[in-house]
Amino acid sequence: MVTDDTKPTLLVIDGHSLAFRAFYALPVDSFVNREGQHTNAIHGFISMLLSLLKAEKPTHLAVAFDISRFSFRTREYPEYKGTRSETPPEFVGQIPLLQEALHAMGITTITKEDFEADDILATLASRGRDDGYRVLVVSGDRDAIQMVNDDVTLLYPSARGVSELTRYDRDKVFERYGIEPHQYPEVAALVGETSDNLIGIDKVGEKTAVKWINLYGGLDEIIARADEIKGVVGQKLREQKDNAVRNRRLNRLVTDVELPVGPGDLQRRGIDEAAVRELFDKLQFRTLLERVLALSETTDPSAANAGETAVAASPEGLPVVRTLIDEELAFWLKKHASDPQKPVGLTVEYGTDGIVGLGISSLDESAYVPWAAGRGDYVALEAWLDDATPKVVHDAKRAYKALSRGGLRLTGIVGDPRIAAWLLRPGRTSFSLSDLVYEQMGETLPVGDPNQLVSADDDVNVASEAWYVLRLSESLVDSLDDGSRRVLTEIELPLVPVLGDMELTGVAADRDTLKALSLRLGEQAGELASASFAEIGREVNLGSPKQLQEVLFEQLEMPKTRATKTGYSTDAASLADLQEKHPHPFLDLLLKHRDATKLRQIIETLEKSIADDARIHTTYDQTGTTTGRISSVDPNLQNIPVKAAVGREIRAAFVHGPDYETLLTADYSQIEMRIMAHLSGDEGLIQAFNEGEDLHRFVGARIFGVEPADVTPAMRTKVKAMSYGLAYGLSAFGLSKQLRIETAEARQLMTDYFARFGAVREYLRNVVEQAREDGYTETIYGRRRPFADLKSPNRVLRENAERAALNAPIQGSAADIMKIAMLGVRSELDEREMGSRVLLQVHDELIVEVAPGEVDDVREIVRRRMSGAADLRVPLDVSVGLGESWDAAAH
DNA sequence: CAGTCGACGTA
DNA sequence: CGTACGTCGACTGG
Repeated sequence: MVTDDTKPTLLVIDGHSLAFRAFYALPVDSFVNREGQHTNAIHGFISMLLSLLKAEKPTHLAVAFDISRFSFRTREYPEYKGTRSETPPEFVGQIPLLQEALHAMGITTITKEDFEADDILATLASRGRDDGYRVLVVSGDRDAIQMVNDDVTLLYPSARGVSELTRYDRDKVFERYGIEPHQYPEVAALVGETSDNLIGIDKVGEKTAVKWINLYGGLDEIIARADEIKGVVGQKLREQKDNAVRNRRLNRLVTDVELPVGPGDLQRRGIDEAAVRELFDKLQFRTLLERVLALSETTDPSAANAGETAVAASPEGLPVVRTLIDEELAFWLKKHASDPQKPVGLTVEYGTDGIVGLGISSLDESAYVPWAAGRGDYVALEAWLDDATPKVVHDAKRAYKALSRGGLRLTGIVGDPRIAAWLLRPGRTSFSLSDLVYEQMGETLPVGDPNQLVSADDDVNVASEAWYVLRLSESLVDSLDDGSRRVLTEIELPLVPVLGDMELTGVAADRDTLKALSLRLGEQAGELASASFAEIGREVNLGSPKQLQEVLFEQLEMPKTRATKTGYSTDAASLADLQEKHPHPFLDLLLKHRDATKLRQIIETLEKSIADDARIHTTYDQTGTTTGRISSVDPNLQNIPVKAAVGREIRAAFVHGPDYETLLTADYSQIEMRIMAHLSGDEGLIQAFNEGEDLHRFVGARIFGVEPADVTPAMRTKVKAMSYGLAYGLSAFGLSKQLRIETAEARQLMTDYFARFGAVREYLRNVVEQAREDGYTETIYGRRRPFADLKSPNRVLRENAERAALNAPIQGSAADIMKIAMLGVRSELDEREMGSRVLLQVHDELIVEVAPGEVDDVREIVRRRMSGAADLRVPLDVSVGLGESWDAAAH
């Protein structure tokens, strides 16, 4: 964050809206004092306020409140905010107490008859700006966006509650809405605002409104030229423009409310300690009291760190925390680097804009290192991070990336409790440090207060966490079996920097290609929608399964499909069924519409995720699956379409960067089938792969008793479906469903298959049996997946577990092999100091960006490292392709 | 507004 | 009644 330190900072808060958000974010019942007064909103608000004060260090501060729900706006338009339901009784009474608390804390509160709190904020923001302040506005009301400009930033509670505030500066508003902040109310006026009971113009959503604003310049111009706008929307605009005009009048915030105070009067004052103690005692806020009192101490810049406070409540052995800089830091690092057998726990305190501080801890000494980018005295720290000193880090990839962005390399990662916990129990859902500390060690990670909105991760906690990370990791590694421990140290931990660099690098994307594609699909979707509406004589939401059910099963009286929890299925397979039994043009149009909108949605998500460097940076979740694969999020680049023609067009938008020569894709062919051949030892299957001919043709020939050359395409399709299905625990019923053949024929097919490849059946049976005995399955490298339901008396549970157990060693071994290949490719590219780099992994495929002149070497390296990643009884075939784009490089 | 469900994209 | 994922829009309930 770039802050202008020469300017004083004025922080103004919409008290009502934030208190209300806090009210809904915290459990009502957990916050009741001895008099029965609810206090959750007060607690949440103050907790958030304290975090804000710490993070933003405002010099001036005020909180504005509404006096009632009536204002000049309700006089003008009685329905204004008319949809708001009654204030919950538990909320009533919290506001006066909150105001009392703020007064005790020396914070000015402001109200004004006939105006809303946001008008007060707008006035203060405007005057503050004139007087040379940097202004921060905190409000949960979207109308506050209009206040944003170069000097005024809005902090808006995110969807997840009040625990995170999103910074809306000018750029962010533009990024989110595509307009300047002052134009926001015009967009809102057109679209309407449900929460204010302001009805907008029919058929006009955010996109249309923004388009118009950018096209015509503003609301007045849009209305003046309403005749030029074609279609239904144009007509709606002409009919309902008065709505927009009225909305705009009502959502304009007043910037010249007469107030008893100006920005200069809002300088932060000391707290009234006695009053705070008395009131907080009454409210029973113990931890908050400490935080508030600590606040007044920190007004003295020379105040010592709060190390002592941690001692009183700490568990056995928790070291006292010291804050280290300069020579002391260098000395500490040197002392603890001397023994390679004794790793150091490392934590990173992440701020909204990079690293805030580091915690480092041995088993008996913890320290906090405040962070400021580019500080001269970090030479020792920098060297230490990048040397072989063994470090244990929770979520090491995140730390690696954050440090890397700060220009530092993190090496020597010898432990990550997050990954260790995953290997121990891959099915668990939370891998948070606090949950793991609690479950693995039975201790409670010190946090300010688990119920508060913004975690009070003060320096002491950051350093203490490093101590817990160290001990937790040790405890988890002790719990692992030897095989899993090997997977941890030889595969997962070395993979951390590899994945980290892939994420940091990202993949270049061509925005124009994506834009053109989404435009085309959007038009297509519109046409398909109109055509389908014509077929049924009315307009429905084609994306709503509920409305579709009405059309299909009531209006068109079609036969009922597969039942779902909420009615009858309208998925693609069901619709295809219906088309056979009860043909109707609507069905086909609906399917095509779904295709178009789905793809457009994927493309838009990709467009939005293109970063400033024109590349897309996914995040790999190394603990995201139960089998050992990695998953990809934000965005998911492992499910980019490929089968449909449009899918290929999407992949054409993934290109190599300007300084690179080409993209290279390399994928394993039929890796899961090969693993099955290896694990089962089936001579027939092994022969098939060793002879290197078309697998499905070979298998088909055996099953149908013909020469390979005489295997028809239909036969091959059946064999292929079955071969793949086997590794998933496919049943004859499922096979018949998929191939649209009789169950009897499917059963016969399976019988014939197993007659020729008997060892496969033997193996599959054995896997489940062994898993039932052991309670887990194992991959080639010893990665385990536990199963609890294999002995369940519940048939559904048991059979589900059986299929998963069947698949786990196969999918998991493939994942192991790919990971080993990635390590091999990376280390060789490093060793030979090549410029090419791996960008993406899609389970059995790697995408590499090739530096000029390295094509032949890279191709050879990738091929050799991938096929050589495991020594199986069958060869690991790898096919490689080159091209300007992901699509062109595919094979 | 947060969580759930149906639907659908990938290996 | 085939495994493993993530994301979207619509819907529902606090």
